[in-house]
Amino acid sequence: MKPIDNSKIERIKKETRKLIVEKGYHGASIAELARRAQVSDGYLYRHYKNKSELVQDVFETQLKTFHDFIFDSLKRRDKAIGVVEDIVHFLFKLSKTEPDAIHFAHSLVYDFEFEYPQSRSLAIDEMSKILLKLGKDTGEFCDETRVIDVQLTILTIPVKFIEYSNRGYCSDRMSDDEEMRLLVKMCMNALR
Amino acid sequence: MKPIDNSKIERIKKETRKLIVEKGYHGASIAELARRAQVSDGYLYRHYKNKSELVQDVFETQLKTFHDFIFDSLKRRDKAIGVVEDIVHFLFKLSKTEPDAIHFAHSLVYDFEFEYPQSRSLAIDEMSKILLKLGKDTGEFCDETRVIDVQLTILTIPVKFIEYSNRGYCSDRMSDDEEMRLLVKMCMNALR
Amino acid sequence: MKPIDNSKIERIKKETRKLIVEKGYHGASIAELARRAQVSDGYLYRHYKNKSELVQDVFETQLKTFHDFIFDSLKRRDKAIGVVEDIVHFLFKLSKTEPDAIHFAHSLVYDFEFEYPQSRSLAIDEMSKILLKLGKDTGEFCDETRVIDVQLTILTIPVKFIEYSNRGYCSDRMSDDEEMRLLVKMCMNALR
Amino acid sequence: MKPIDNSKIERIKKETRKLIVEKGYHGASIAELARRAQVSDGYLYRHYKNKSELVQDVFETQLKTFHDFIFDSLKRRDKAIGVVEDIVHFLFKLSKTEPDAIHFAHSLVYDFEFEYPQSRSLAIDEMSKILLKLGKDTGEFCDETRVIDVQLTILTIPVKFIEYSNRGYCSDRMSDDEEMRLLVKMCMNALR
DNA sequence: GATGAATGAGGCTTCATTCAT
DNA sequence: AATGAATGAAGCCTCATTCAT
Repeated sequence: MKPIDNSKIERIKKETRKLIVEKGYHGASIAELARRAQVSDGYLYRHYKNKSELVQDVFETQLKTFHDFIFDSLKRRDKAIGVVEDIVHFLFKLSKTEPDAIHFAHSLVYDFEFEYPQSRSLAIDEMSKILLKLGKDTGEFCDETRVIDVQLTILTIPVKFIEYSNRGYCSDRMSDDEEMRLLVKMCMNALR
Repeated sequence: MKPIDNSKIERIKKETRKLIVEKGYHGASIAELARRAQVSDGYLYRHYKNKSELVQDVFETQLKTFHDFIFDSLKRRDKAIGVVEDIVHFLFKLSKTEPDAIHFAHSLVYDFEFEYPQSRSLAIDEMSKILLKLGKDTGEFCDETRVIDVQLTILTIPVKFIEYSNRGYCSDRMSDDEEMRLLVKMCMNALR
Repeated sequence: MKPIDNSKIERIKKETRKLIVEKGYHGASIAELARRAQVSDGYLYRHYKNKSELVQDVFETQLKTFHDFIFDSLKRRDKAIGVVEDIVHFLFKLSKTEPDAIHFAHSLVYDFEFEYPQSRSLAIDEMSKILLKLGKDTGEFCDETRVIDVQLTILTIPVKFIEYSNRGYCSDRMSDDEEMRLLVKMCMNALR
Repeated sequence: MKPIDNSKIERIKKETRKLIVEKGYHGASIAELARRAQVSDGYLYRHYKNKSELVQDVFETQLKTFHDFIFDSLKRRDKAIGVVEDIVHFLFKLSKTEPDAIHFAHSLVYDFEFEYPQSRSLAIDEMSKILLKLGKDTGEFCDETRVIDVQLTILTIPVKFIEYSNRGYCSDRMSDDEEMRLLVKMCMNALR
């Protein structure tokens, strides 16, 4: 009995990321996706119920790597600034090695036809709470800070910076190290 | 001669805002829009060349009000914090009187199918520059602050807060005045 | 009581000819027609039941002038060649004074959405019969010649020549007089 | 794997010919075409980019057969009259076996919405030139004869005769052999 | 008489999904 | 298991025609 050809699935996932970055959720058609991944149109329906579930899976995988990294950082670090530095470094590195990754996630987060997986909402909530506690315990965040404020700043600002930067909206770009230092400073300041 | 029924076009604009809030640019179909606005399918093509122009017009109108308000504030205020307070107050008030307005604009800004009108990009750039200069002149913003940082914080954080809040992502909500004070503080802190 | 404004009708007819020459029957929209003729969209429905009847009327007028001319020629001339010369001269002159006229009629004759008026079919039949009899009586046409042959040659060849010529399909064009002489010769030869 | 049902595309082509004969290019709608061919509305877009390309393909196929036949005749025959006889015989035979074929091509040639394929224009030009040379070399055509005259007579008259005949415009119809002889005579005479 | 605002049927086309092989 | 042929609902848009004023 032939096992599932994992390379096919991987090709599909890879091309899904690329195609959605190029054309958005709705603009990415199954036909073109299948053509690029060199599988048949019908193939992916053997693994996913529909387009939405395919994209959710790719999205889930993508974000899980990021979230797992943050959870790991939260365990290792004893100050909030360390976690923020990790997040910013992670994102900068990712934007070099997989330039599409952040754009992919970003475009889906705001895509209406795309249903955000609950597992990721929960993960974001949980990591924000842990980070908030850490920051308050160390006195890095002021007492008033809430979970939502952590999300608004530490998770939003770095991601959006990279988005803007990749799209060329940032005219006076400095060295990566300087950029990262500035971002960390802004995030930490915001919650001080 | 039959007079133009201006309420028709107003109904269309109103339903456009609502429908796009519900389903995004692509999910909002002409047929459903016409049905909800109680006009014929072809009606809007007497006023707009196509769907894109209709939505752009509604979007432009919406954002222009906001941007004009900011430009006005920039003229009146002599400190950056005053402008930030104005922005936050404006958005809070708008979210009461027209609950869909911010959601509408927000969802379009990130929509792949929607072509962002250039006039708004330019306005955002200009107001960011003016605000940056003001903040630096008064010493409220640190010397390192750039245009992109102003946009990342002062224009992004308040809008996203209201988005999150409206969607119910904010669990421990306080009084509006407290919320506004906190937001202003976070924004100003970030650029300090 | 205000009389019908004939200048309006005339403007409509004129623009109908021009627009159909430019875009064909289907491509000529009532809205553009009305705009060009500087009348309202609904105006022409006060005089014609629908688009088809308007175009039929313009067509009828156009062809009637031509047909009346031929009937007149048939009365005046005592040899077929004279009539053929008249036809060819008429068409050449018309193509100078009203370049669109022949193109207009030609494009409608073959347009599927256009219903050819019966009055013109009958006129064509009648004049062909008279010309056939004349040509046979004078011995210019051979005995075998039939009504359809007259139509195939004398009415088709000159009109198509001008069409081709106007469209630039004719590379080695000579002087008008030479062209006319050749056409007459070909037509007469065909039925000899 | 489901094999391609070739009869489907053949049915489409056949119904395209029939529908265009009935209603012209614009009058032939995709929906009715699909219904008659018993395929789904979207089916033909798997084989053609759009309506125009479908019709052009059917048209091209149709005319190519005719043109190839003429080119072949031009090679085999050593007198122009032989080629004209071949053309007339071909058209008469075709009008028996595929009554719609000539009507189909004829109606498209004059249709405004239909874009005539260039390959056919070029073929017509070329064959006319060859035939013209042949006729002049044998002395069958007079020295004045030009390419356009060949097209006006030899390609126009037989086609239009069959059109008229099929539409019932020809009242005193004779035997096919007699008809063909007459047509050939007229064509040859015209250019003598 | 005249207008032009408004309609809505119908056109072409796309594409996620199904299913026979 | 895998294919890709085929479907058909749904999308956007046009325009001849109507009718309230």
